[in-house]
Amino acid sequence: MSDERRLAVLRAIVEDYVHTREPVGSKALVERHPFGVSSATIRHDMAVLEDEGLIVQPHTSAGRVPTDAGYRLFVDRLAEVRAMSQPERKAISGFLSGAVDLDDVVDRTVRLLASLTQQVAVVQYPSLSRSTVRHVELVPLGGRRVLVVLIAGTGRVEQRIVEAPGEVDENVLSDVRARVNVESAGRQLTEASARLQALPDQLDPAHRDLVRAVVRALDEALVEEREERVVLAGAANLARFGPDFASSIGPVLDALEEHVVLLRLLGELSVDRTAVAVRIGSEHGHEGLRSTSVVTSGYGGADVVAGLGVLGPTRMDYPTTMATVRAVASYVSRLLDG
Amino acid sequence: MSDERRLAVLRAIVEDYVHTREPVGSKALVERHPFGVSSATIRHDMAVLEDEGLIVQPHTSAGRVPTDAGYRLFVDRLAEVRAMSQPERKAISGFLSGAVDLDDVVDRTVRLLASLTQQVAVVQYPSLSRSTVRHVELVPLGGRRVLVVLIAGTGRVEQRIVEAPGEVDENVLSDVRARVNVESAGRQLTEASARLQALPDQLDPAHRDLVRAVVRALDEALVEEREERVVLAGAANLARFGPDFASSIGPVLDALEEHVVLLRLLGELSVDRTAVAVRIGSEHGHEGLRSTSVVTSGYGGADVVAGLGVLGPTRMDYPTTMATVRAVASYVSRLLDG
DNA sequence: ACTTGGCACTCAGTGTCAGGGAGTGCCAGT
DNA sequence: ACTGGCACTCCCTGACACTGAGTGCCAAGT
Repeated sequence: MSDERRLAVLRAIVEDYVHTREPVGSKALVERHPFGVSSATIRHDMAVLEDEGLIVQPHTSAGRVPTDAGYRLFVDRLAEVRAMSQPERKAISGFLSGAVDLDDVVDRTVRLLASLTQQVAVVQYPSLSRSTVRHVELVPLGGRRVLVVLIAGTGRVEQRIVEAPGEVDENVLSDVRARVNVESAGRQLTEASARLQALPDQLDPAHRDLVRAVVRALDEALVEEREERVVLAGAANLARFGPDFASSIGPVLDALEEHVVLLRLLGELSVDRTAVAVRIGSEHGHEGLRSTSVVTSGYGGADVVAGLGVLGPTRMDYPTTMATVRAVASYVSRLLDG
Repeated sequence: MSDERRLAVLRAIVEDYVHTREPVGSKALVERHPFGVSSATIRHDMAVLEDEGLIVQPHTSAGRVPTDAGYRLFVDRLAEVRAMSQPERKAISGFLSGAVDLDDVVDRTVRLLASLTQQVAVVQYPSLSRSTVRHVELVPLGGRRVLVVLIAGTGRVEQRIVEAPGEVDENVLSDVRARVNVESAGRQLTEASARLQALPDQLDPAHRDLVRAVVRALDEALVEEREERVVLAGAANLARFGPDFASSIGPVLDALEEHVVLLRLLGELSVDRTAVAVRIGSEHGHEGLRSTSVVTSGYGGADVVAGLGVLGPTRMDYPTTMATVRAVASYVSRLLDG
């Protein structure tokens, strides 16, 4: 039995359905694709594909539509990844390289993804969990207030204002600053956090309370850093997914506001973290996202630290979307490395 | 002619329509409200109201629906502002007072507004345009890199990493830090910006390039600060506005992504900036927001610096929404003042 | 000068019905 | 293994009639 042709039929169904947004029947199929056999034969193939759970018909006497499993097979074995054209690559790198700081990089990336794919884009801030402390700065603000600034290896900066127990002396602060940096600069976040905890007891009891306040603020900042943030763009594209999507738009918007859900999607990367991963329909366990697929990739240089991706209808153009995500991830990585 | 009853009819139409989401006819009206006259009389009143452009009928033989002008009259003269109950006030202040820093205040505020009103909430970051520079800090990062931190009077912090022309000397940096603070600390942003521009020429030519780089970064940060940011929550509530709203959801999502549009809406506050302002339907000139209304208020203490508000269907419960926006704005203001 | 009941009219929404079209499954024949 | 043919199912559309809600207007009452 021609296993090969059956897969070709599946590919054709996926491609036609993505293109027309309508269930595709055997007749239309043989007209648009040169299978060299009649529609009856295709019908038989389609019946087999349906038995295998790769396609379904919404109702009797409608065409067939791919199932999640069908898309999965398509993505894994049938799709030829589209190459990006030279102008496209130029446009990506051009737009991204205009960024002035980390916030701007993330912001541009997410908007770029959304506009290139016409879908919803999600970008996670480079996480610090594998990152290091680059520097800690303490700035007296006058009176008892001190600004604590934490600079991470990724370029991200967190700050906290702390209230010291008493008037802050500049010399004491310098001393504390030096000690804090010795304990933390260049170290991994978790290690720095642990070492800082022990610091107050090693110092002059007179300054202990000040140091404690500073350490508490730093620790808070470290935790918040690890509490990863995501940025989102292109939610308006949901409306463009088509009328068949209108009913699911509410739940999807709900899910998008739950950043925890998005983080989970971005977090579950494939083994090779820089490879493009695709989760289709109900594969990601979230009810509201049943009719959407998510295409993600890690990014961030040698030490992959964060994820980005796009979310669209399961009926999406996987090859193009995957190519775009891969290209954008690679350019952002290069940008952050340099 | 009973001008009074006609307005009462308008009020009843608005209230019923908001409640039922369906065009309201004369018969239903007399049943639900004790006008003490018959439906024919109400019909006459309704005909007059329609002549005045306050209500319309979607099609012949459907009930009447308020026009934008009708809602406007309702809001201006007919609505009794609902008072917040004690528990509601408690819930608001309780939730907001848990915030740890400015970002958190803004974040909590926007989510609170969205969940209280079940609409889309928008909060503008406290703007620095009327604010002052509290402190500027320069942190050597090793090699030629320097971190520039700008702390504003509102508590917001901006940072930039600059590349110095050569190896950075700690003593030189201290000197520059002192000079920069003399010129800027305590001054209004625009004034600080102007004074900083003149600074490089007043210093040792050997450091001029370093100072120039720092000033450029600061100026950039000042501009970005003034380039005001908004945060948004509750977009998912759009889906709850009802099926009649489904068609406009796309354009509205589009508008929400255009932060410039939102800033304009928040910016155009009423004369008394702490008062609640309502813009209804086409009153705000944006095409995509034709079927939405926006309820906004200024906030931020004595010197009102930013706006917040909610966006919902023109068919919204104005009294309740206005009360909520007012209450939240007042609590946030109090929080930021203290 | 208002108000009222009555009446004719309009129109969206619903249900039914028939016809057309698209698609399928199966079967007998090559 | 493929094909053509055939009967069948089911969606969709348009036509039609019917109902219900709502209106405008008018003549009569207070």
